[in-house]
Amino acid sequence: MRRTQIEAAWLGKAECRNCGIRDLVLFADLQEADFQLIHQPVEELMLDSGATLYRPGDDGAAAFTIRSGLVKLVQYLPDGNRRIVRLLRAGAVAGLEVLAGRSYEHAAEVLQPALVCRLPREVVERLNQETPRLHRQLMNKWSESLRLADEWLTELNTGTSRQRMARLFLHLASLDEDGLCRMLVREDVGAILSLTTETSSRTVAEFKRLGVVREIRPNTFQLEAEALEKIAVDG
Amino acid sequence: MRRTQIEAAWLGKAECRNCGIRDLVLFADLQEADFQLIHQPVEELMLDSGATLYRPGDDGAAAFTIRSGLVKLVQYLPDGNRRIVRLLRAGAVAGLEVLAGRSYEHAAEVLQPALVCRLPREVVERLNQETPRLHRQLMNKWSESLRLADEWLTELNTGTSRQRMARLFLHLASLDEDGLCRMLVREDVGAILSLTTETSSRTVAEFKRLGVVREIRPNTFQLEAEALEKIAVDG
DNA sequence: CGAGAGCTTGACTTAGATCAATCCGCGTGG
DNA sequence: CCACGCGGATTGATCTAAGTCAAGCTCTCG
Repeated sequence: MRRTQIEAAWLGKAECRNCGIRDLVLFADLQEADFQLIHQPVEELMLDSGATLYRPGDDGAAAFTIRSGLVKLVQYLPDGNRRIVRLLRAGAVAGLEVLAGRSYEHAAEVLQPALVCRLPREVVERLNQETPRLHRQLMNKWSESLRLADEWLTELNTGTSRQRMARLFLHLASLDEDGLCRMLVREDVGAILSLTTETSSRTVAEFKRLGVVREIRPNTFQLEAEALEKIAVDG
Repeated sequence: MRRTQIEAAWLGKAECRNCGIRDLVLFADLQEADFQLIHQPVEELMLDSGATLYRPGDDGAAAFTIRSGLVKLVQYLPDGNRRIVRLLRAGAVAGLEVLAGRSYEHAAEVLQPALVCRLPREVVERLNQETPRLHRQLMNKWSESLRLADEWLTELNTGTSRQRMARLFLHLASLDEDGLCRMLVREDVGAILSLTTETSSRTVAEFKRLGVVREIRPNTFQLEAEALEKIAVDG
């Protein structure tokens, strides 16, 4: 496999105070005084598809807020197999585990060009100690991650390949607000649904034939939501 | 299905100060002053196998610390299918999500007679606001739950039925300290590994034939760890 | 003793994996 | 400009692991 250069453009020191999506992210409730507690720079990074935020085992110096784009969390098995355990979009936090003193559990790779903020562990820990206003947000992120993990297991790993694929389409569509669904490469679909790339391909093709999804642009689909929901439950 | 009476014996108001396993649980770091903040009773309950701690959608008035025994978290799909998403043993907390203001996401059912402490939501929230000493523990519980959820997905839902079953045996053995493995009923095994009860049964039977597990007592096994690990990776 | 719940086993079917070939779109370099 | 190569998608033919359906077994408990 060709080692791609990590494509990260450093955009500068973030101005959290004036963050446009602050209500989505970790610092939603912070007040003016709290920002005085930030003594290390929070950096803003623009990452291209294919870039890696971190790898499993890297000792975690920072968590990352996703401001836009799409990031996958990949977990590897001893036998070389790999599973995608979560997809992160705007508002989510990657690498929460470092705040609990662990090293990273997954590899975090960019699927759609992403704007992220790098939050040094010390900053979050300091704020978490000094101000109760971060607790609620942090707890929300934990609980949301866990909810997604459980949903992932029950929805995307239960039933026939058609059911799982239908649920994946609906799941991805719920991420993008424009009603369209940008599908992942077939290999990643396989790593999410526990299927081979061939079966992923066949199932997508079948959905196209059935007309429950329409390919607007290469690998971007217009969904027939009701039909897909029917497949998701009836098979 | 016969509706069993919920078999809960109320053992009395817990004395958290003197809790024998306090270092395992949520209140590990609390100091004398913190206990003054507990204004609602923390109750200690003994629950028989089959008892239900809560059901999905119940509005969550409390989280539960597991002091001993084994509890399963079950998630249901719209089509009636069900998956076991986690097993909780001593030290774990069931119903963490209520602390983030959600109602319960799962059904929590007792698999092996369990001693649990019922922690009213207000108590935990109050402590969490007033003392930073709970934060770390709470974060540890969240992060541990999430780690288990991801591990569950990658280890127990990837590979052949033999691999998954081998990993389940090893996983269960790591819960019990005595080196033995108390296997679950086949239907539950199926709901964990995404298999039918028949396949679960056949696979356990095959393991017995191969001698990689030995049935000491009904449904209690002595494991051949190295052999199982071999199966877990090679198939 | 009888009933019911859970377990096992067998015969058969099938969904999805595997193996292999081709196709398609795109960037690169002659 | 065009041929080439490469990564991903597709499609076909075959194989097999696991599901399905059905029967019988083994406890336990009332």
